[in-house]
Amino acid sequence: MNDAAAPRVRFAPSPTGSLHVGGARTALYNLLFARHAKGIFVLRIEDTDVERSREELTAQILSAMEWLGLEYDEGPFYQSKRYDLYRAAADGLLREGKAYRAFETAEELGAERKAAEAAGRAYRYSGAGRDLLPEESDRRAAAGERHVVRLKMPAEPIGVDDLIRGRVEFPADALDDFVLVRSDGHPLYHFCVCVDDTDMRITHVIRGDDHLANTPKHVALFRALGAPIPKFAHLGMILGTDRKKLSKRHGAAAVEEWRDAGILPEALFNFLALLGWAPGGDREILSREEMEREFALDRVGASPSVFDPEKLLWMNAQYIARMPAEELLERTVPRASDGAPERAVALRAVELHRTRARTLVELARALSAYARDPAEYEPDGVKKHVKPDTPRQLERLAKRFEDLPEWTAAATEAALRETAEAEQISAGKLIHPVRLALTGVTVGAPLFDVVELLGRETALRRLRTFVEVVAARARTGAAPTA
RNA sequence: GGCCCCAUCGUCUAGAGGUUAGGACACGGCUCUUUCAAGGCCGCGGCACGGGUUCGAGUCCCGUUGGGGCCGCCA
Repeated sequence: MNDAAAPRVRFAPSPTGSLHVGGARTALYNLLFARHAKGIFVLRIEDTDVERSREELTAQILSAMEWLGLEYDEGPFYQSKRYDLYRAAADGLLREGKAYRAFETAEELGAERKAAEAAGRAYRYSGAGRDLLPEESDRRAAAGERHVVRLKMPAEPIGVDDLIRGRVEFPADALDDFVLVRSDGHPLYHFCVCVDDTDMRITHVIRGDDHLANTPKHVALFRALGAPIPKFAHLGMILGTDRKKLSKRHGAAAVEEWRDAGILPEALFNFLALLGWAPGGDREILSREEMEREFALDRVGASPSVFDPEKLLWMNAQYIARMPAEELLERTVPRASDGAPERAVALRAVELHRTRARTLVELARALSAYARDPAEYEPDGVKKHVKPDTPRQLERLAKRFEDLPEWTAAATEAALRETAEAEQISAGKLIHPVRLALTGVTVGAPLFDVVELLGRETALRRLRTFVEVVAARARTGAAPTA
């Protein structure tokens, strides 16, 4: 047993927003990678930005992860509670001459940057702080002069071996001596990341493509820290349908928005897993176990992917169609104003409507028809299906329904067809208005199943209410003098 | 602007030098049917462009174009 061989990965969100589908996909790949290799998945909260980090956002991220099924093995660790570690690391780097103090103010640097931009040059920090004599640096620091700590970047190019992209070379002059610790003592992102990845013995860094250009900084830092360099895997970005980086602008970029829209976590998980990874073959609906078993970084693509809500909806419908009715019902929360039909009815209604709903929200809406009478009738449907004779025909049907010895789909259908025949009209001329009367809409599950499920009392009540309403309308609306 | 990444149907993708370039979503048609779905069947639709390498390039190399990312005392 070689314990060191088990990979350790991490997801490191920053609580400056809710969990994004892009971040969720990153977390998901880390999780799948860890499970596949029997490794460890660590969660680390990067909350060193005191201005922007918010505690309630951390809670939100945690709950979104739990909902999606992104279980971590260690953590959550909070960077805000690990300042001693960063402080010690910074002191060590300073002591070894791998980092140095720089005393320029933010204003001075801003002016330099502006000047460089105006001249059309790429801005890089001059490195002036490097030339300070150690004694002078110590003296000024001891005197309380404000300063940052910067890393001495090596003068040679840095190569990164990426598991997805192969080797990527960065020229030496692409990077300047970046800031590790702010003048107020706060450690900065890149520094914390490397100190923590080292401390947490992270072996594989799987993250978004947007960090690829930061990676040489991290490599230089790991080297300065004398730490092993983890393997990197940079994932293509997730884009909106306009091919721009997915953001709030696109709507529903946050995991919880999809939860609220009635998407099943299993469906989102499956969908996200396939955004950049393909197990090979033509399979698309995969169980969690299959994904864990087959996930491999060498089958992850390097190119960015567009997030297509239509396909997510389709996949969700697939999960809705396959889930046991009991479970589906449990997961479907009725709208508060509707109340819920009794369980046996609801269960049957779920069976009737599951293939007609792409989301839990749509399913809940369909179920509400069994709990309360329609509040209104689709106007176009009334216009199309209600003829002058319709109220009378419906009343005749209602009487027929009253006398039925048994209330079943077959019996009610037979009754309706007989009534239609007696009226010398096609069955459809009755079926459509009845659907409208019972459900308020023109589309839905097979009518006689609905009729049976509603029960005689409810069906008759709705039928007669409808007759009254349309008859009243005909009286008031049929007297236009032109 | 500098540096870096990416490039197969509208979208997600399979393809690891020789394929009629496959599947899925979406779209169109047919079927089933009291409606709407679901399902089944059929169809539309793609290797960004230009050079190489090779007997042979979607696949390898270079360039162009296009898209994206990074260049903070943000993460």
